[in-house]
Amino acid sequence: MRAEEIPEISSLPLFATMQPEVRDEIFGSAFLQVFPPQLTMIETGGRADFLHILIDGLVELFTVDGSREVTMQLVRPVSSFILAAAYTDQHYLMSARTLTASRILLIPSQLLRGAIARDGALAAAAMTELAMRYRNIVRSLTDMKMRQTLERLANFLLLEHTRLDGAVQFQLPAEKRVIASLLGMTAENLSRACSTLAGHGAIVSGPTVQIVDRTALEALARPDPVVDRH
Amino acid sequence: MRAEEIPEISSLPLFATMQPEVRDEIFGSAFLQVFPPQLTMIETGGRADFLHILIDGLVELFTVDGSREVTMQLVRPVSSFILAAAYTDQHYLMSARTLTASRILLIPSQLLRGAIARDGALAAAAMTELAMRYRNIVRSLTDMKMRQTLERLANFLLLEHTRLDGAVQFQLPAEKRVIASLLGMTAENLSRACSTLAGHGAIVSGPTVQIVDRTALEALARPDPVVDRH
DNA sequence: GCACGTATTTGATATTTATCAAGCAGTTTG
DNA sequence: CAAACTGCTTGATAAATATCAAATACGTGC
Repeated sequence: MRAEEIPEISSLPLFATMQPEVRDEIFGSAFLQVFPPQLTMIETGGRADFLHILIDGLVELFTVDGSREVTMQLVRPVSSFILAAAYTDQHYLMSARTLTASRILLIPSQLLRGAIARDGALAAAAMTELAMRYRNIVRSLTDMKMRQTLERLANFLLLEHTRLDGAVQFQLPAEKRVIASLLGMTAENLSRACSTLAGHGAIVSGPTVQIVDRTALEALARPDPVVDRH
Repeated sequence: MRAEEIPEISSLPLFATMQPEVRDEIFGSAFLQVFPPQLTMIETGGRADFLHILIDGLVELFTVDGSREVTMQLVRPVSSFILAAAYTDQHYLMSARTLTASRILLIPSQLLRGAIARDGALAAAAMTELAMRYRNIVRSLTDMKMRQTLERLANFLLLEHTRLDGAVQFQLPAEKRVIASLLGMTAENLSRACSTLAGHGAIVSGPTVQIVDRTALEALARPDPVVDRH
């Protein structure tokens, strides 16, 4: 594929500042793949042969433990994932599956490592990307340890609300069972929590959410101005 | 201070491969500080002016939310911390305090960023360090979401056991209230969980732990060969 | 439009975990 | 040495959350 085919990619922070020749080289060996929904393309424990970049669609990162699995993160376009495993050439800690049909750009890890070694600007961008992801997961861990389930749901809706530029009404980004797992609760509990939120400024009916009273929701979620970046 | 004064530092993976001149430069502006126990030297929301490297002692990273606080991580020597905030020049997401008297090397963030930009080997090492820390916190989040409190304690003891090369008996690394917070439970519950473990291969009496039957402990903690690296 | 499979909701109950309140043990301090 | 303090433990209870079971809604394929 040609880099020019997908303009969003070159403008990604990760690739925006790198040397054009190096960019052409790694994009020359990258390939775009189309995946159907519900396809697991990365399995925990496997080798990270490719850096993945989600162009469009929706991807779920999850971990498996014997019989049960837990959602760790939703990946939205345009965004890279599993950079840490690809860079350190280690085993995946998480599995990944598509939730909707998705287009994903695959960049051979080895090529990426070489490019990072040669191109300081790319190295800096990769470092920044990794640092941001680190900070994000610190936020997730804080959220999990500090809030209980209802509060986590409230905080999640606040984040979505912000991400969608304050849209009064929006759709949940994934099935409720996935959201439930992401928030560390059961689907049954999420359902109940959704009803409860009616008394706290948010009306959730099926997959659609209405933010009626952001202040009330914030009173419940107690977002921290530092760790939660709303 | 001179880098030679503290030989462990130069042999840290982060600094082992960098150019000697650059190393001399950043070490020339670094300074070693001695902190008494229970001193908070980093506050959530502050600016990350220095990369911290714990030379000896013990440091707790924690987050504060209004009145209550939660332990996120124990930092043991010799190890850097808050690299992500120092590199991206952002606010701290966590506070840090010493648990015991500690010696900490402070490297000005700005200097570090400059050195990373100039020295590819240092950049690579920093990237690897960050990637490792990212993977570690993924492990923490997985642990928190997949296991309940007793299982988390069991897994924690297994990790300690491994870290201490399989020593049959060892001391808990910190006060129990800190361990409890780290494991996401109350001190009361930790106390009860410690008693319960007697039936699962570990005897915890006060601060000392005896691993009697690792297999039994593993049956409880169900360590994952991939995500838990025992 | 209907039947089927799947996701969600709702209710009843059980389990896990936290909270509150003492009591106990080890340390520090006067 | 006693008093005060602190951290840990224990017991009783309450709150949060999960589990199980069933009913309802929803979308898909026919």
